[in-house]
Amino acid sequence: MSDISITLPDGAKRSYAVGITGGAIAGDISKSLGKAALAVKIDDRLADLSEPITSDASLQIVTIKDEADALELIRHDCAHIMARAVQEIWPDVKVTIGPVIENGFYYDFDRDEPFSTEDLAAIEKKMGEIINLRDTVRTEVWDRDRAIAFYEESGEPYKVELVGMIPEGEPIRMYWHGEWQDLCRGPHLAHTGQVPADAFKLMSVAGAYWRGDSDNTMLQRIYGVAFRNRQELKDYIHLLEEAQKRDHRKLGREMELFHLQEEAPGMVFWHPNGWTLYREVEDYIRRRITAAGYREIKTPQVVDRKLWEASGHWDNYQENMFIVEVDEDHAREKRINALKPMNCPCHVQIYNQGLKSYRDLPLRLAEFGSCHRYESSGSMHGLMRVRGFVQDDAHIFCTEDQIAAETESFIKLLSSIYKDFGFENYDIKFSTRPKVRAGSDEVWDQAEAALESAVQRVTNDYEIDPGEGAFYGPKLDFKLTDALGREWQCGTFQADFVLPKRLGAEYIGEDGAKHTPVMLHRAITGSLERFIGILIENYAGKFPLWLAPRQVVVASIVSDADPFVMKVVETLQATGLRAEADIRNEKINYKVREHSVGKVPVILAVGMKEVADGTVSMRRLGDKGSEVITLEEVTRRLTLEARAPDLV
RNA sequence: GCCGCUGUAGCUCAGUGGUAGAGCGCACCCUUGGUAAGGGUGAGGCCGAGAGUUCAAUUCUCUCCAGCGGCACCA
Repeated sequence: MSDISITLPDGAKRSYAVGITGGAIAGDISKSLGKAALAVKIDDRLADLSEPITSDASLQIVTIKDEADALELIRHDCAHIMARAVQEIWPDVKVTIGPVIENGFYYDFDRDEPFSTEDLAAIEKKMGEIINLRDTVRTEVWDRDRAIAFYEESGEPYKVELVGMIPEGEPIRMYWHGEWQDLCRGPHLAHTGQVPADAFKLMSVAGAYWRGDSDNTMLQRIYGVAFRNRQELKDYIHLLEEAQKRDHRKLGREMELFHLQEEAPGMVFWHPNGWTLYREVEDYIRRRITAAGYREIKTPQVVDRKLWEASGHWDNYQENMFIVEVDEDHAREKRINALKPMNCPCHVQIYNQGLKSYRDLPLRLAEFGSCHRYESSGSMHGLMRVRGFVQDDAHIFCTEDQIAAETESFIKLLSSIYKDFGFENYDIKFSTRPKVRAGSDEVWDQAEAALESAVQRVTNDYEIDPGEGAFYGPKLDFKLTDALGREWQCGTFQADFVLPKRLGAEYIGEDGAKHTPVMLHRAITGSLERFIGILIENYAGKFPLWLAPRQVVVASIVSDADPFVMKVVETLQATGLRAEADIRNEKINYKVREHSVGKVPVILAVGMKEVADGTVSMRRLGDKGSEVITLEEVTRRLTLEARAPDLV
């Protein structure tokens, strides 16, 4: 039998018999490495220690120190161990799939009884026992018929289905954790004892549809987190707790920004503080888009169904629309209207007034458009997903030749605006033509190329979602992440070849003939509500001065200082600062604490010393100390600092 | 919409088959205190809505509504 050459990461080459396993090589290199080995990377592919190596290869022994790979293995084995634990406790439960996810893993089970919190504790305990057994993990590749027969025999219908779905030519890999068996792509650890017994935790149970399809059975998904050691788990739990403190729903209440209530689910009651923030954001966006050549418009809320029939929404979107009817007994004529779920058809109506020339294009019509959508009850989430919201919407009517330039300038505008709001990181998704679509392939080719090349001129950091475009055109989505790592689509840029034609939009071209313009739907914040929700979490409520609803509190230390406090407040207010007085009969400690909790960026304390000198004692949110400065100086500094980024 | 959990004072939460309690907040009084909670007194609840079981329901059961965690959806 001939030997094969194994190249190690340090470049050293070793010669072994064909069929040697990574585990054996690790043990050969050193006894301790053999023990520490979790898996191997054969030619950069993560594999089991037990996998025979049959040709020359580069080899890396993966140990707990290789964070990404180790976590992947630990979490994957955790999922299997959890499934084994569940089936050991409840043998009738059917197993399905259990992948690794960010920070942990889940496994979907089919069980009639719901899993309770106590059940989770029992499963965790059983998992600890399985880990302590240090059961060997072994694997075999089976042929399809044998695997299907096996799962039919053992009463695992979901596994039968999964085996059937594995493409021809791919190995059907069977794994055993001790006696417990699962179908899995692998790789896995060498034995269950390699999972750290004190570094995982089961977090929650949730419903999830089999294969992600709401027509299928709902399974029970158990989520867990897992790390390399106890400390990492503790750190993660701590991080989670900190993130929960930034929840915009919690801060919204604490900072008196907004509230939601039962009588209007998914509709926001903005309070004075929150509305101040909202207006600050809106005013800023308005200045930016005006500077970028948009014209602002305003269109109706309640629109006759005829327009929605013409636009296609009546047929395709009706279940999400609020239908408005006038009481028949009192109305002279009965009309059925809908609250607009989006602004596009209304914008086309404005475009259609008067004959347009190619010289008018690109025409950029913008609206802070109030939209209502009847979102499903389970999908609503604080400000992030609501039923009544305002889009910073705009539609650019242009020629096909203008798409590329408009796309590029939009991306630049968006990234500049996101930066001003403190968002340096966001995901860009490029969605291409779906199977069912309108428009010719040539037009799609051109539009996709225009969008993608425009993105590439700005950044290479984007993902492609093949087939995820709208039926009317390709799109770019810009996603921001909330405190708990959930992604929310905010910005969007969509080319539309359908609606302008449907609603009869035209322009007279250079050739004197009528043409249909392309319509570019675009939004930067997506919805002001959602954007502000993320903004709150991103800043943890500690807004920069220009956005802070309450910018300055001037607090008296003794009541004899009250008149000067009022003078300071008036001076600051005269420059446009949002300043308020706190001359309550409370100690300065109390006032400082209360306004710190309220996340007021600047507290100015005034005692008799300050009155005598014409100064204030300035304390910044989060700072320990304070600084005594003159009224003139503090006014100058704060006024400067409170300017919006585009006005600096 | 689906699965699970939750709904008690403005907020955070205890609690019980015999119509309720804490802390914070709020009001009033005392206190004028130098940078994250001074003290006292007091007010405040249709125990999410409806129905059922029961002598009696905030408590048990059912239905509905809303919220939370997911899933699905997200022009």
